[in-house]
Amino acid sequence: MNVRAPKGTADMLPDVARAWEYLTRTAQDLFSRYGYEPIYTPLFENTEVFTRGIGEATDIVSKEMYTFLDKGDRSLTLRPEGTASVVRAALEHSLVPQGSSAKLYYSGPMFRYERPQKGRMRQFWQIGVEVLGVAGPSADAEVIVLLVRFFEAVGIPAASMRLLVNSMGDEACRPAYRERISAYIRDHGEQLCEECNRRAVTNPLRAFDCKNPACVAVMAEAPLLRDSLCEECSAHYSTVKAHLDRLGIAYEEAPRLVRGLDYYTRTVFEVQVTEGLGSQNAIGGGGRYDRLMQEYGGPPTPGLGFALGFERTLLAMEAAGVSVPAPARADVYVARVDDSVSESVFTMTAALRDAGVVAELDHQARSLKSQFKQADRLAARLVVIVGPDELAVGEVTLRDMTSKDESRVAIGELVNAVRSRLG
RNA sequence: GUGGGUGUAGCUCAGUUGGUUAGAGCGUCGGACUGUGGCUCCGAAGGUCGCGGGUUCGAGCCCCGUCACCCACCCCA
Repeated sequence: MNVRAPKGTADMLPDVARAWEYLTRTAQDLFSRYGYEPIYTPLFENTEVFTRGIGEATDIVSKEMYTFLDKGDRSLTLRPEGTASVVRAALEHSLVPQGSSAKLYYSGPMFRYERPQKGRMRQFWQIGVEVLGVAGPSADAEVIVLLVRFFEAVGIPAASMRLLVNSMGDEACRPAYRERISAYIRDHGEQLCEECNRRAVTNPLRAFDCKNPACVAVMAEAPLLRDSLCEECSAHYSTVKAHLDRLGIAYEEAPRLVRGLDYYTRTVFEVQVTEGLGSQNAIGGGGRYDRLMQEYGGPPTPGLGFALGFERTLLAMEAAGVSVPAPARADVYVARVDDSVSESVFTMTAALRDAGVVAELDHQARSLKSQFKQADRLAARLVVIVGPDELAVGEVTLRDMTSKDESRVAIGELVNAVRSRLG
């Protein structure tokens, strides 16, 4: 039998799992403070949720989805991202009746069939937020600020992050611009790579994403959407930036930032780090998607959100030298001198735990010496030594591992004695 | 899908031009200290040298194949 986890997946061993829980807790605390509520959606959806929402021409849909038929011949897909599911759920359950709004956050694994590399897995974790039913630019700023604050909260220094922002326009101004870019690509077809030539038809804006030096050079001269925004988009974008300025959030305008999902309109943004991520540098990103709900047949409902990647956040934290606080593995270790006292050790440990003390004992009949070593490894502050001598007079020995002081304590007083010494 | 790199103990790695029973450090367990930790010393357990073939008197080392992982391209979290 193949005892390896599938390609592109990883077990989260205790050290990593602890960091994971720390990120989750930090996000839950922070996001709640901003008024977001949790939502959990299925790990798989009917395939069209993604094909319609994310867009047929995107990399995600065209080559990265885990799609399969279930036993009822339904086409299902493991979610490659979170937004489509949340919007689908909001529509299904009418979470955003006309005139109202909802602020939600989610977390969990996403799945994309790609060749794994540093900072990229086939199963990877994201935490994200979605704001539904709010069109105003202050919501954009709130979401961006929240993303930045999260990274700050887990200890990634502002100096090692870059916040990029751009506007993708809307149905009023983007189609015309799209035509201009398409024409521009066709005019320069000779100098551009094959892929970009294809993009002229399928998704011209994505030519800005190409890293081929020749294409980068040509696209650097291409007209920018920023200069073709309609009045409304332009005003929206300006207000978002003004709000960021008010809070002193540093950002860079990135007029060629387009991002890989079709549903974005107006504001898009991305947080990149300079260290630790190999060639991947985005640790979080998102944008506005005012047309998505309608794409699913729902009422016009503006929306926006972000997603951030756990694995990449952890890599960035590591690069920044941030350590995750580790809880005590044991306050008290109850040591067994010989087998005659095993039952007493077991019941005393249980009593301590019932009293809320983090207590540990040896289950393997190891020597007293090795029990002490174990106590040391667990950073236990106290060791209760249970031996036949003490037990004969109804007592145990309590050793303070730091001061090395030892004292006799009556068994009935053990819990109180431990508590008072632990403060 | 394409390219490059690496596979030797639980972990990190040595392993000379192919040559006897494949090593070290860390970790684990035991002992020195017959009921007491962090230091030190001693000892033990632990290995299909990724897998399969081939060359050879002899392969961890050479050849072929295969698998896995890593990194990069594409793109994204």
